[in-house]
Amino acid sequence: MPKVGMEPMRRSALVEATISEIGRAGSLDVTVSQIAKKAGVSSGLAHHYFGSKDQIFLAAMRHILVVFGAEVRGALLMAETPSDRLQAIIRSCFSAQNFRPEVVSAWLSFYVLAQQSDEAKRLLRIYHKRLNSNLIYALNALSVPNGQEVADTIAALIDGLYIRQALQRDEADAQRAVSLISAYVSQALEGQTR
Amino acid sequence: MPKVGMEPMRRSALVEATISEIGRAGSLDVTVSQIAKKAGVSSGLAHHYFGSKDQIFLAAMRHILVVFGAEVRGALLMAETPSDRLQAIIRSCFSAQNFRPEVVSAWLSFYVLAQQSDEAKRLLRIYHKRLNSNLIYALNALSVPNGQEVADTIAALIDGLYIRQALQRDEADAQRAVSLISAYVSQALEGQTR
Amino acid sequence: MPKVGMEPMRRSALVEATISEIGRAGSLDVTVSQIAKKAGVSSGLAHHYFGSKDQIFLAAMRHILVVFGAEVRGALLMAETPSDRLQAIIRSCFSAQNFRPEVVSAWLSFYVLAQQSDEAKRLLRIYHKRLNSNLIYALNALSVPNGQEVADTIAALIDGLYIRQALQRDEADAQRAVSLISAYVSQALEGQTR
Amino acid sequence: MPKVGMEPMRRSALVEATISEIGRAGSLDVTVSQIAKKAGVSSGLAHHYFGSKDQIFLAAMRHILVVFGAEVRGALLMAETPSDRLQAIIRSCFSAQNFRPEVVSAWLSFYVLAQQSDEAKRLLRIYHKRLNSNLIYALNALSVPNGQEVADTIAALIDGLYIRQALQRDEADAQRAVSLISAYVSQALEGQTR
DNA sequence: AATGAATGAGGATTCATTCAT
DNA sequence: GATGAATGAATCCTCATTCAT
Repeated sequence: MPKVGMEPMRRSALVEATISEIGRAGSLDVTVSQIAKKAGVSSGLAHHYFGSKDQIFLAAMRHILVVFGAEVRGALLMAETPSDRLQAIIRSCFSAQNFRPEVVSAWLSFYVLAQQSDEAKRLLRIYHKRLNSNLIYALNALSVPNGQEVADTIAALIDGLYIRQALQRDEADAQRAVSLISAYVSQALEGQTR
Repeated sequence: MPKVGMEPMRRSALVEATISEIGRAGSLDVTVSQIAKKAGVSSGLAHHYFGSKDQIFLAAMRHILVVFGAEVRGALLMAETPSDRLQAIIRSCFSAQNFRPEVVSAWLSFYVLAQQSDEAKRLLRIYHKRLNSNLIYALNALSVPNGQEVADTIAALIDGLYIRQALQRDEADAQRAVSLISAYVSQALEGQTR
Repeated sequence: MPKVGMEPMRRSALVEATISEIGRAGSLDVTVSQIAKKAGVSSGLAHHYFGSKDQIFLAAMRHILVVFGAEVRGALLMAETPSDRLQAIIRSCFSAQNFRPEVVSAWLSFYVLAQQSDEAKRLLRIYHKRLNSNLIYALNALSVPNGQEVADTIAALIDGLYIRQALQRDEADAQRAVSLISAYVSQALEGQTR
Repeated sequence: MPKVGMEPMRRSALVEATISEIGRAGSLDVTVSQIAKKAGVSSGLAHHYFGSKDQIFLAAMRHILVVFGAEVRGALLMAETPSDRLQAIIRSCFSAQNFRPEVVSAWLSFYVLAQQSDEAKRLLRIYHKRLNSNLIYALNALSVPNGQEVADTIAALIDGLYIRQALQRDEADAQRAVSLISAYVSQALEGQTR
């Protein structure tokens, strides 16, 4: 049942289905057919649009990173103080959208993908750099002396809380994650002003 | 030529080979034949000993956890103060043995495995609990008020630093990892005594 | 924008594209999409006009045979003696048009097609019969006693030189092919008059 | 049902099955499964032994060329005069073994394969060179002046008679093929002595 | 008429697992 | 015990064909 102008919708559906299936399986062990079925299209179409399974995965990863980036940018728009900026970043990481069990699980798989695919590694590094920039910018504005260390610690905390969440699946506790990191940040800032 | 008493050696070789191959591949996408070849035995023998590929993976994971646990216990034996205990735990995580790129990469894969296999999940939870016990025990001795939060933060930091290391592969920086966590711990302890 | 009277042009373009693609690939392993693309139309249209891939192939084969037959007839029109007629036939086979690498390669593929499709086999047999008629007619006029044998030998030589040319691809040597066959014909005619 | 020492038999069976299936289909459009089934093994085993479908085809082609070469060598052993040698070569080409419909049909497919695979092209060229050497050697011994032309004509005749036979399938007429070529050879030798 | 999106059957290839030796 | 030959299910991918627009 071919229709015109469906491409963006199909691509989008396939990307969502990919994230969903990877999240569900908890790994990259999902077949193109599963993804296609979930998206309500044939496996042939998935190849038609993306060329290969790898490209489907990369498109899904790009999508997650794009959405993530947008959410962070949006949150930063509302931040008025450097401290607000830090909060904005941290809260974005654990927003309802980004901290969904499926998405968290997909993230874990993308870390694995980054070990196999150079393109995936590149994407992940871009994300890391952007996160780092955002953190450093805010920390510098707060005159935190060892800004890079604090930024690295925050970034590691985010990843660590994600990976641990992946094991839980159901009972996502974004609140607590934010609170743990915020506590660390407060300490770090206090420490320096003391 | 089959020999008696070979079984433990064979099993051990297969387990080591499994970790090595998973580490090398950066994922669970390794074949039994690859593992067997690396261990210098036939693929049939791998099945003979472990029954299935899943069981081989689980045995490898158990091995990593056992070695890890042993190293922590060993370090704790030498610790005299609660603060030493914290340091012992943290340093163990980033010891030359445990923080080898291959092992770090295998760890990531085991987190993935835990999403697919209940037994793997169980093993990982046991590790989490043990780590938590050890941390809590030391933190309580130091009368840290919000001990559980600090313990969770340390645990997340460890996992986060592992997962980020997995992306780097070569340039392992255990030193910096320990230093970041130690800095956090110092702050956390100071904060409470202030 | 569909136009009236486009069909013959489209069909022709598709037939040419088919020969070209088969020649390029050196086998029937060409897709309808490749052919359609080369012809500047959609794959759907190719089916619309020809019904199926097989029919496209057969149309291409028919075209080659038609062009070939026309060229032979044209050459025969100019021949005045029986000997001229033989030369006309032989030269037609190795004319610039018919002995193009692509066409030679396509011929080989049509021999293969004839093993799979009865219709293709029928077409090739018609060609064989016509070539044989033409040869026999000229040979009889020359009172060659074992005319059928000579005709078969000439025909085999033509096919043999084609198939060998297919391996060369580039350096087509029509001159030499004609010369080899002509030498044979001279001998055959001499032998009988001696 | 694994057995030791089966490899040569399996390989051989697969090669034979490949020739048989290609001959039956009249083209390279045969599946590995068809070949494997005909050989009485699984498709997996075919890949285990040959690595890929291409390699299976090449092995089949090599086999045909090896058998062909052996038969020619055998016939040449019995030839005492240069003239005998020519006869030996020609008769070998149309022996019961080499001129089997299936084998003839497979030959045609190998000419096609040679257009796609460099290795196949190489093999075919080796065969061409060897045939040419043998012919030239005999013709020189007979002091035929234009030996290379005669050799090329004989070679083209052989290929031409093969390709035409491929169309017939059933009613193989090796006798007549040999007789046509022999007639040509007689003429060519006579012509020079006249 | 013309397009090309969409389907789904088919095929090469891989690999866990079995089992005769 | 140990091997690795053998199987066959599973999966990615291609492509002829259809059909809504």
